[in-house]
Amino acid sequence: MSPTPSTTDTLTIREMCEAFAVTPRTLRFYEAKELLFPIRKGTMRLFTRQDRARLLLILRGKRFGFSLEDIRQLLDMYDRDGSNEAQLQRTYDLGCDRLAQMEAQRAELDEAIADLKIQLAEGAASLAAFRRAAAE
Amino acid sequence: MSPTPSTTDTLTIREMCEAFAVTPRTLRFYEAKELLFPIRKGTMRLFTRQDRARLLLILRGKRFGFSLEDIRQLLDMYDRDGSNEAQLQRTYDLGCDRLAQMEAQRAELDEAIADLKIQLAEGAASLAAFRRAAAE
DNA sequence: CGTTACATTTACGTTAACGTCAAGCGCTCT
DNA sequence: AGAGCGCTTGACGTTAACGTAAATGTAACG
Repeated sequence: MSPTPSTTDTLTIREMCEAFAVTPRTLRFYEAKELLFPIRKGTMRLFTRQDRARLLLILRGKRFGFSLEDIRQLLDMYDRDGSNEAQLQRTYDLGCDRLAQMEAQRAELDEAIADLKIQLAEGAASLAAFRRAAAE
Repeated sequence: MSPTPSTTDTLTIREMCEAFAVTPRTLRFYEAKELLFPIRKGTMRLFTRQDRARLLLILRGKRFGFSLEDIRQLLDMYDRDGSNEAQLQRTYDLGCDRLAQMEAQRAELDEAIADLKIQLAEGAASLAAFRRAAAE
């Protein structure tokens, strides 16, 4: 066995990478950004269950379009006291804002898609004209 | 009158900016990228009707999510021969590709929105619990 | 002990689409 | 002639989220 396949409930960086489909660089980067706090066994990082939970939230946040900085703040709030009503309220509000942004984004995207379809229809018509002209 | 309010059908850079709501930097940038080709009167740029048509296409392309480099290629193809069937076909194909990408993007976005809504619902529930606890 | 195979830190590179100076030219008004 | 505005080019700065390379360490296998 090479990198001591963590007999405990901690994961080495490589195991972590495979489990979440990210690169080592990404995990180190997240640590540098204070999004993750793996413990150290000598120089090696060991990712705890907590880290895994956090990474899950990070990746989810990214899907939602949050920046890493946004995510860090949200995680910090959760950490400090997920049981504090004011903090929870702030998290909730941020989520609502983001939702609004995403829905606006979707509206724009829908419009752009509709426009592009029109353009494509025109293009198809031009092509069809060409083909008819060439057919005789 | 200061910047010679183009008596012809050409526009100065500032007029162009106002007409399309872009900055001078943007127009110079597009020229550097060979997206626009204003003529020169001395050192000043004068934007022709052609330039205006191209800029319109550029801005539309951006809305569709095309990169400036993509747009340049499309414009070049149009210029060279909008009447060449092969080129038109390529333009059309690119448009179709982009449309597929955009629809995929929208699907992801929809999914993310749905997920976020779920998260928000949970958050709202937690908040409600807090409020109930505080109410007595 | 040598090699392998992973780990680590440090730090510069990447990409897109401009923003933001800095320095200077050309007109026009006065 | 001086002031001042607008235009010009040139060049470095910005932002996010890592990629990538270099130099080094170290744990275990054989």
